[in-house]
Amino acid sequence: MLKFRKIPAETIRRMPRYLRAFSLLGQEGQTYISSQALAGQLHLNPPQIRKDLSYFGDFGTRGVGYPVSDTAQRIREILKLDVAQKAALIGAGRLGTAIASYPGFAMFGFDIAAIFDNSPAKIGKKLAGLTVQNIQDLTGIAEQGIRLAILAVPSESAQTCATLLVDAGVRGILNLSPSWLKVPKRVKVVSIDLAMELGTLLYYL
Amino acid sequence: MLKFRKIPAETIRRMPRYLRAFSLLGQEGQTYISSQALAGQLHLNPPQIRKDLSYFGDFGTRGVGYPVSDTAQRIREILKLDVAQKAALIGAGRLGTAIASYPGFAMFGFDIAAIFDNSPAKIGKKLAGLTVQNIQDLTGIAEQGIRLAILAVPSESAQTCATLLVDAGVRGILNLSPSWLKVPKRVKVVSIDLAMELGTLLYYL
DNA sequence: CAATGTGAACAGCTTCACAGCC
DNA sequence: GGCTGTGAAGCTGTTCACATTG
Repeated sequence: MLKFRKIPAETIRRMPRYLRAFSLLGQEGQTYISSQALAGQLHLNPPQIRKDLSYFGDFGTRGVGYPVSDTAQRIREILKLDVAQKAALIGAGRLGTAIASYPGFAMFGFDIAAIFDNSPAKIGKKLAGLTVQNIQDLTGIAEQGIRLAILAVPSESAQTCATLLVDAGVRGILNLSPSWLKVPKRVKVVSIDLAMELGTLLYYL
Repeated sequence: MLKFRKIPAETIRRMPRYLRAFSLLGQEGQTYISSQALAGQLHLNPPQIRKDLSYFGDFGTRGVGYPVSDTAQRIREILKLDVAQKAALIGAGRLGTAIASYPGFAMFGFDIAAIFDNSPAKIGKKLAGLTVQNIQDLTGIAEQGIRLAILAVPSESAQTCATLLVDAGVRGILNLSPSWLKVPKRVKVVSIDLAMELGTLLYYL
């Protein structure tokens, strides 16, 4: 499929899951996998997987399946994860501390390259091998090649930090507070609110 | 709207956001809000809000808007958040530590009532006012009225813990690891994977 | 008159069935 | 024969227009 088709946002959301699955399969030494077998692992339907992958080209071999390491590599390229991506972590509180040493980022090639906080008590401390810097000093992060930020601050400070990040040239923000961030259109924000997710759970009981 | 209509899952996902907004408006002393004003705050479309709320009954007053505290209370009832809900936290590592003291749960009436871990180094330690218990001892949590659990353990242990939780009578699990949890149909799982969310961000740059 | 509640149109996503290829 | 790639059908969720009500 080479035509310019609009790729559903939901497809993009599933791509990292595919990448994780293909990466793990590769580590296990598996060379090919069918959409059916993969669907079994990820609890999706086989045609869903085929359609998703086909938006980006012809990944598979008919009668055989998808080549594990090639497909992993192509998904990395699509998601721009084929080069290690530096991210700044804002907030060195408990949540920031957890994020700083979260092992899951490594699988996607993310590298937390700088940590910032506004509290004098935390500035200068070491966290996951990095020195916590004053949040006022994040102006130069673009020069370090940092285009992503993870925002782990209380919701009162989230907008202030987001504005600082935008001014510092950040292009993507993972927001872990419940607040809506007002940013220019060129900046992409993904928000995760733990309490909100928990809030939906009881409804279904 | 009193008829039995199927309520979209996406509507349920937005309900906690409405609840948060109405709660905050109530704290500010506002008595009524229109769907338009609320839409401005939440960055949604007014008809979306009206339709969502109308699935659960006639909340508003034509010409006036929605009564803030009444609507908040009715959403709490819908989401079963009108009574304080106890939750167990599994995992007393860095992520668990962050969760244990996360202030955002209070707004929805969540109360972390017990913490479990499998590491002898952590069992017996105090965390957010609670003593970390041995994960093997979580069998009795149903008698304490705990029906929810937050799973903050490495992905290798996630399935084992989930099975323990199901056997202990837990009905809802917030899973913070990237693994798929196999549980009986009566148990509802919501999974959040930070790395996956970050993985989608770069695509849009 | 202002703002809700809602059927109907619309858009987006998923599933299906099967043609095409290895 | 087995499995991918894909148009078409089906389904779910969103937006619209407007009738309705305080």
